[in-house]
Amino acid sequence: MKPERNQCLVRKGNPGERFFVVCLLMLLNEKTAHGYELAENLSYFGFETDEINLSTIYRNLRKMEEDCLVTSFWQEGEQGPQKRVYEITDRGKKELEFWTEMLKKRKTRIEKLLARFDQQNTKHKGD
Amino acid sequence: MKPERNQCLVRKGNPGERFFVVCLLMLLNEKTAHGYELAENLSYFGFETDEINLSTIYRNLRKMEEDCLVTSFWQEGEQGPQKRVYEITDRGKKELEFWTEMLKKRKTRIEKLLARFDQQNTKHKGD
DNA sequence: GCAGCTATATACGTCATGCATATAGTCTGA
DNA sequence: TCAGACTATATGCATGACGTATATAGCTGC
Repeated sequence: MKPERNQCLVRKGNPGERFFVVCLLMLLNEKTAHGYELAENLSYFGFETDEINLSTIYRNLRKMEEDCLVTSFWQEGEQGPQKRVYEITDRGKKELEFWTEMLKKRKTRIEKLLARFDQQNTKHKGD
Repeated sequence: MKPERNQCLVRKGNPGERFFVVCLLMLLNEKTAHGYELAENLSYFGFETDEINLSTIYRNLRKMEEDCLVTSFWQEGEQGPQKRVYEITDRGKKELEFWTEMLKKRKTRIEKLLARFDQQNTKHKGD
């Protein structure tokens, strides 16, 4: 028995759906930053504070480094706990361009679906 | 070693990102249909023929039935192999409404990201 | 009979996620 | 000074979604 069954709606899926990875790349395209900072800045794109897990963000940043989209180094001479600072690479910039093109397509798809949904509703009203 | 590493770009993620599930629900909101038919009609939303796997579609349809978003029955008196025909439920219709609202938010997020990306590029040109 | 198409389904391995937990430094207040 | 809250990063574990391959079954054309 799944407890959500009665309340409502939907199996969660991936709430961020990897869109947030592009957001990270976007933020890093403006300036270097560390994980915690990036997490906070995701709110700009409309993400709720706890919508994307911190561990997910850290894990994805390390993977992006594996894939040579970013490089990282420990920030020196700073107060507080150590910060791993990330910097976007040329490869990362190309990746970002690629993703923005993908997002344009995705936007088109969403618009098509929303338009069709509106059509369905206006038809129903016409009955 | 991952072979794609040199060619280019990106870890795949979920190419459809569960958006296609909403598309299925949308199509079923217009009329009953079987899986294979739905797969073909996904092209309307811009999906390439093999972008979403048939097995993924069938699996998701069964899950949607589990979640009471659709019901299914075997179509009788038809030529060819048996067809499992799906019909949307009231719960499925509510679900669809919920998802269209989510998609509006998602669209906003994408637009925000694209706008910011354009800003970055125009700034670079101004240097 | 056999290849190719329609149509549905499942086993298997992989990958991404959320939750819980671990760590370590800093700062505030009792 | 000692506990608790906050910053900051990281990993183990269970779950869930996916693609590939494979299985099935009926129909069509050669």
